[in-house]
Amino acid sequence: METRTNIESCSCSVIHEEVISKVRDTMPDEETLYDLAELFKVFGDTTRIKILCALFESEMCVCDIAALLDMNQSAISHQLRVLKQTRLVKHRKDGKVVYYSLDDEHIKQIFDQGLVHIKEK
Amino acid sequence: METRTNIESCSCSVIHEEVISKVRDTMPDEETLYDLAELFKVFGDTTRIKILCALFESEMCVCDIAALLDMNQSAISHQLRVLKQTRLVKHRKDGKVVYYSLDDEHIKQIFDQGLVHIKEK
DNA sequence: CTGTTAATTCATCATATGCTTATATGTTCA
DNA sequence: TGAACATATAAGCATATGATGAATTAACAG
Repeated sequence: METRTNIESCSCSVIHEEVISKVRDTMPDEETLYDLAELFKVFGDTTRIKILCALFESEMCVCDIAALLDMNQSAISHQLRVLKQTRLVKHRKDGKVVYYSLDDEHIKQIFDQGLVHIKEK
Repeated sequence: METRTNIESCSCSVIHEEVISKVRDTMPDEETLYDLAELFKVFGDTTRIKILCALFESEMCVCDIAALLDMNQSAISHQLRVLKQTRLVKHRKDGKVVYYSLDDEHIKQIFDQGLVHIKEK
């Protein structure tokens, strides 16, 4: 017979107390979970993914990206701001031109892991 | 002097034609980009992340997860549906109880890569 | 069959998101 | 200075999303 859980609101439960403790111990704190969700949210939009794909190859100015993706400059600027806030891209200014580039080596790895998942299914 | 790009709408561009070609060649097709965005969108919510964290430890029934996360069962069921559609979780039915578990070995890797990113900054 | 429990589905609401247009800021150069 | 250009920002709109409560389906026990 299974040991009953301490989750009172659930009478069908068969999970053990040790599993409950383990989950509670390994679950990141609220702030980390929030940041993690924010990070993945950023990857959850095709426009931003396209921008990252472009920046995988080279740094680019805003209008280069806009032209390459065939989107207007405002929309790109808007999304670059999101990417900047999540520290996925960085920028340098040269006169009136702002060049954006990747700010993290893990980006491509996260991206590639995602690709592996969808390609397998 | 830099070779000028073929992106006409942009007069400040300094990126080379070969970069443009490379981006266009390596950029996944629209459908893949869409699926990829959908996948990451799923990770972009703390409730779903918590569910995945719970399932990292053990398979669980819906009410176990609900009790563990202190949320109502309808909300959990709703999110499990999303996770099921993206094939991140699978389920088996035993009588009236439905047990959910992870359906992909990459999930934890994607999750951990995300953690590395936010921990470093 | 009836009542109970587990899970799902539906309708609704509040909030968040992404894009557009218009405007503002900032830089260069004639 | 002021015109042209690059970028950023603001306001507004349509759509998407997540949670809730109520209703529904399904399995089982008496």
